[in-house]
Amino acid sequence: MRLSAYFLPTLKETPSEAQIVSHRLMLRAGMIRQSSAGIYSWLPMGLKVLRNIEQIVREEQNAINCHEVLMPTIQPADLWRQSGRYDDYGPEMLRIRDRHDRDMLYGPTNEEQITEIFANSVRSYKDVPQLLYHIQWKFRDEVRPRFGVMRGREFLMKDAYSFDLDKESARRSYNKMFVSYLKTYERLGLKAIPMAADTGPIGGDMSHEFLILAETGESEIACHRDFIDMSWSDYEVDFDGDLQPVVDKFTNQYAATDEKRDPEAEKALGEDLITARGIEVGHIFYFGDKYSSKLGAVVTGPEGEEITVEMGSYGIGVSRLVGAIIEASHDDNGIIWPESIAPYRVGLINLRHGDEACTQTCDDMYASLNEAGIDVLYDDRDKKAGAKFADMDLIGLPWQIVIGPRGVKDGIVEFKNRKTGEREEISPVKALNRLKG
RNA sequence: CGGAGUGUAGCUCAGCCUGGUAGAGCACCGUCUUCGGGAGGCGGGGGCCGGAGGUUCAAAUCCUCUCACUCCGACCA
Repeated sequence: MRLSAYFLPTLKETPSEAQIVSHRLMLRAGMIRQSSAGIYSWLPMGLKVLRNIEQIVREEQNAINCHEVLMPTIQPADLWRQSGRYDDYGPEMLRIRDRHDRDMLYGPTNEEQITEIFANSVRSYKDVPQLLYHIQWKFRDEVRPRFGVMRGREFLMKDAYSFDLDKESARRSYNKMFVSYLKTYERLGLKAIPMAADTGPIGGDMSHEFLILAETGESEIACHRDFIDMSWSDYEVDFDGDLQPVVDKFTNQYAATDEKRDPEAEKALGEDLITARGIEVGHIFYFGDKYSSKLGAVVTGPEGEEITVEMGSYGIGVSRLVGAIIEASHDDNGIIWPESIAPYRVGLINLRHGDEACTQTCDDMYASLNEAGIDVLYDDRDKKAGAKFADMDLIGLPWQIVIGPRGVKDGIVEFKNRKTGEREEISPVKALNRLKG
């Protein structure tokens, strides 16, 4: 993409409404604009990142035979009256009325909706277990939205739901999703630590939050040192096999968020204890027949008996992840995108807009990159070098190829790694091959 | 929802206390000089000073109400 033909409204100064680094950088990098408190528009660059994250999440869900559906944002109040949550849910739920005076709501979550679909469509135990998910915008009328997209009122969520015949089977579904999450976060370039979470009225050990570490994280956490060096990808995973050993591996060590911290356990860890701040980027839990019993999600068993299905729900905050990743990966100059979700893989800078030889070299490089299928953003604007450097660092593409008249004379370009800052002066062909390799 | 702030040019902000012609830097347009880490000169456009009411000869400035946004707390993916 040529920057001269793109829409990338970057800001030199920080809008005063943004306090935390990810919010500031998202506004400055031209990724989002605020519409009202906690509600944002996504501009091309921000949308591209959002889509990239969404796609990785989607692929990992599909990989465990979790099937994508799409449920509405607007739901009928009657559905929620059946589960009893229409009254239980507070003012966080945005209630609206249609022209016929029917009570509707903008969904803060979709358990009722998916349970109704299942209840109306599945009759036999042979069609269970089942995993379904969707990626949809939700709305929670938070009293105090903040931190940009990390704590907005409108946000994009991946929500999966499992349906099983009994608790043992539900545990298998839970474990599947647990391990799938580890893989998903790793692909996103994140180290996410699973932590035991409140299980609510159901109890038991089947509820975990996934947190990534970031200095500006919203909650204080403590965990065993081992988590820092643990690589999730060291495990050959057979999703149809027994996943319990893998889950155990990641849940045996101590890890807790503020409200669940245990001074005794922490004392015992001694030197191995580390404390940090974390951002919650996922939450999975098992909730039994809470919704299935109320909404009639019942199947006929092998003996002709009626079985109320056991359910679980598994969320990943997709839009929140955009902010969370920036919190975990940035420097004074701007964002540093992990390669897997970067809006473009490489930024190409033409330092001298008017110079014929320089521009020719840039155009050739741009054509070669495109031919090689490498996603490139080409800064061909008539701007000062300094402005281009600053913008390129700000938007955080993993690689930069900088071409100026000085290098062109000697047949070299500058190849820069955004994360490490390392620069090499190499030939255009070599630069191309680095990215191909 | 309690507490605290802020609303003046696209952005960052000064002016308000002590009422009297609405400002600066950046950005934008034109032009010249520049050209390897957010350049400089000259010229130019852009504002019902968040909104409503009040006090006054006169209100960005004082008073009342209201709306929006931000921060702290409680709550939360």
